[in-house]
Amino acid sequence: MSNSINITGDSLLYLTDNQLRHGIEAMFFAYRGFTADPDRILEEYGYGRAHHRAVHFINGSPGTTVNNLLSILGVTKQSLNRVLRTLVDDALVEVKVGTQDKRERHLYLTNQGRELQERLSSAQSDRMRKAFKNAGPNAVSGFKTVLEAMMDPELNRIYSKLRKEG
Amino acid sequence: MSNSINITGDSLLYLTDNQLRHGIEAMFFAYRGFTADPDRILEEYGYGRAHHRAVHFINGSPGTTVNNLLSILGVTKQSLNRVLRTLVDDALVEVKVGTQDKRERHLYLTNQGRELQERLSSAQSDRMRKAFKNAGPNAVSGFKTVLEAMMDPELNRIYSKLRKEG
DNA sequence: CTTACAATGTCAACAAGACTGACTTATTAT
DNA sequence: ATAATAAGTCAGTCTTGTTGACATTGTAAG
Repeated sequence: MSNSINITGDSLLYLTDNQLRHGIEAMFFAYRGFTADPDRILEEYGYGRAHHRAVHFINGSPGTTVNNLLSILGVTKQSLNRVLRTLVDDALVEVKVGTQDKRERHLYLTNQGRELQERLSSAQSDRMRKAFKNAGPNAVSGFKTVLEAMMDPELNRIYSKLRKEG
Repeated sequence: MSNSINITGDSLLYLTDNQLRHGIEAMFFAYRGFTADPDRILEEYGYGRAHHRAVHFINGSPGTTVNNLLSILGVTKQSLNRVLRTLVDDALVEVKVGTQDKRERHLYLTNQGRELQERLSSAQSDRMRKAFKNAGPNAVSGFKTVLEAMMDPELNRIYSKLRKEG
């Protein structure tokens, strides 16, 4: 309840409780929009968001190991395994035993997997492209700056690592 | 896969597939951070994010009806009712029969409810304040512009309405 | 070579939180 | 009087997360 921070000057006008409150609500409603289009596609396949996330990150890091994917997604192996099993059974994901370390399983999308990934990615990218175009380059830069500052340090590390690879 | 859009000039440099991809991932990781602090508090109460959302919007629109809350949250009444029942049983939310229309139930936070709301709000606002401070005023403006453009039109309407009220 | 550790997979049980569908109760509007 | 609305409830299902325990295979260290 400290609006007093605003007294110090216009440069901090944006840090009132109301502004923060609306920032919070903006995140809530925007995330809903962000997931709405993929959700419709996933429904056709009988999949959920967990499948989307797995497909997305396997596509971005082909050959990634199960452990690596676990740390990116932040779920238990039991939870991931259930999703991964259906994706393998449906031939969207291919598993290859590691050559260096034969305990590791390396994950790849099949052609069918890439097809789904393309559909999901297009839907989500279309919305983001429109939002970016609408908002302009400066807004996009600000958008990313704030989001990066909002991540947990460890997640930011993972995120930055993916930026370098991709 | 059309990076060709970039050829047209630097002003559209930010619309490459890679930039869009990283925008998508930024949303994913930032939303995790965004919900992490409240999640820890809710755990003490045995509550989940659904309770958080209900408490947040009842606080923001005291006296709101069940139907109104349903359209804001975008869930079924069965789903909301389960959450609302525990909040009423635990005396965090008070229900008052409408005076004008006696079919309606108007929702209010009790003192205990406000206490939880304060804790949740502080935790989430602290993180957002740090992110905003870190990023600067221009970034904050861009952040909100992009998020608003990313919402579904109907959700944007609801969001804008809340901005006017609060 | 044996022992310990690591990467993965699996079984079982459980809970939150979403859904659908059907039905009831008050109350209001036509 | 009848129909529509606001809210609540019961029952069943699904996804996705959790714990805990255990098995298998392969690597690494002694």
